[in-house]
Amino acid sequence: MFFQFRLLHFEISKIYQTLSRTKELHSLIIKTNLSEDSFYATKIVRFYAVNNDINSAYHVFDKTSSRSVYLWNSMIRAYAQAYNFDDAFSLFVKLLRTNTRPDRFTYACVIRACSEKFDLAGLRVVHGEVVVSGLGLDSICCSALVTAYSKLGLVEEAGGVFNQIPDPDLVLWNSMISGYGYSGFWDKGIQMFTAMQCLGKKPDGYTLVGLLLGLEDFSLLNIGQCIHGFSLKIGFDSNAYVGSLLMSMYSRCKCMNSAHKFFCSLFQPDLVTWSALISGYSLSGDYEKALLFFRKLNMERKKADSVLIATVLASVAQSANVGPGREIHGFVLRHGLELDVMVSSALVDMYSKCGFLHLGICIFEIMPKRNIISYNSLISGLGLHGYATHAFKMFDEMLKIGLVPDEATFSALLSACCHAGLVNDGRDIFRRMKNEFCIQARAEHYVHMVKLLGMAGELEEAYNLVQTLQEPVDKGILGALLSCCDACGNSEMAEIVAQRLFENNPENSPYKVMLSKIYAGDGRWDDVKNLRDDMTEGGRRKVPGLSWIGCSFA
DNA sequence: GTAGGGTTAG
Repeated sequence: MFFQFRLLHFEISKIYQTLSRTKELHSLIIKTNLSEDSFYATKIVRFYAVNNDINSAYHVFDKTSSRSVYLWNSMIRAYAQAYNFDDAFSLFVKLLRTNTRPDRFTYACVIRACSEKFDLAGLRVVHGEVVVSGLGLDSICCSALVTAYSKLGLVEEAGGVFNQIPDPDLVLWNSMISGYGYSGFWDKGIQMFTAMQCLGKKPDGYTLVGLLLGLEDFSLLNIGQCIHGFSLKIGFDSNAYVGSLLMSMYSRCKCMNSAHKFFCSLFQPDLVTWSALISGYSLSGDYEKALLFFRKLNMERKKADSVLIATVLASVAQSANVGPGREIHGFVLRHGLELDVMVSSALVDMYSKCGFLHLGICIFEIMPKRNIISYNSLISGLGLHGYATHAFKMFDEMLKIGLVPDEATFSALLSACCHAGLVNDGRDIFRRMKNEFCIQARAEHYVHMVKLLGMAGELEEAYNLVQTLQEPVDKGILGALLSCCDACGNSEMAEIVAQRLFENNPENSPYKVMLSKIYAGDGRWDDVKNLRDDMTEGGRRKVPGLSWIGCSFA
């Protein structure tokens, strides 16, 4: 017995990453009559949770009569990690009805669950409970609160929580820096970074990740390079998270030479780093390189996971060439990934963007599980092929089964209206998006609305819609309006719009070509010449459009 | 006395 007890301690001190080892250990604990002990139950719940066997985890929790707060916390976190938020919350409520009091860790788990569920109302209630419990200044609860508010888009409230802490610890600083990173306020992140260093706090890998999260534009490449240099200096460049963020920073800034160079310097890049490189090539429009690296990954006998497959399929969809897409579909079937909802949604999107809508529909129909992304892919595919009525039908079906539409759903519906010229339906869904579903219109929605109205000859309405926007207006929206002016032959409005475009984007030659075309239509050849001279003077040229005919058949 | 937890990537 003593020997078995020692053995158990030895075994349990190691972390098991396999389900079979967890099961072995579980039966050993039952044999030694220790299964009632809260300490062992907590351990086993954790092991089952990391091996994604939530039912067995709950079974152990349920069978333990004397539950410590450790055990409750482990089970609540296990549910939340499995995205089973309803069970996580009901367990929390059940805990409140017992004699065991929730502690700072319980609240931290529940706060995190609220943010992952995008439940702002729930978050506010739990925040209130935290304050009432006297944990309003606790660093563990507050770091979770800072992250949760930032992830829900309320970075100012996150700042409010942070500012009331007299001496924040490193995790709190990191949470706030990451919060600014998600929200795109990279400059505020840098300010925090400087402030924490002045106070003698030493940054770690999380700090660097937080700083890199907000860098998404070529103009910020210098800042990214400085952070890269700093990470080399403090020896964090070999940290897997920092490495993958550096990769995705170079990729997002579309600096693929540096991205590739950095990738080659890595000893053993993980799947996240591979997919950051592949999606970087895809974002930069170099779909061939994206596919080349996917093939290289396979040649190294690494197994792509569902996120990586979805990344590559998105790249194929952009290239509109179905051949490689079929190859990857074969890969998906060979590796049993066809049941994965992310992969199958990406297949629906790829087939419809490559012109094979019927295959996209087939995949959608046989999908065992569908989520908002699957519906968005199908709605966008139907819209792209001119089947706007079907797209709206799918939208209704989606609502009927209880899915909540997101920004991408409305983008797909508005695009469907554009392709089919359904002005009234477009106006209606744009209004519903804001009023009924409380979704703030983004640039892409305005682009669709402007195109829809402008191409239907409602140029004034399109112009007035743009006038309601705050400066600086996104160049995509103004560009859409300019192309509508071109289509309608309204050179007066075209000049006003072009002026606004050039004010903020003086280098933008595609729009200059568009304006010169409008002048040419009016016979204003002097203006055409001036514009063309202006363009060629600086050696700028519009990248010529390319088209080709492929011969792959699905 | 052990154990649970807060901040990170595609």
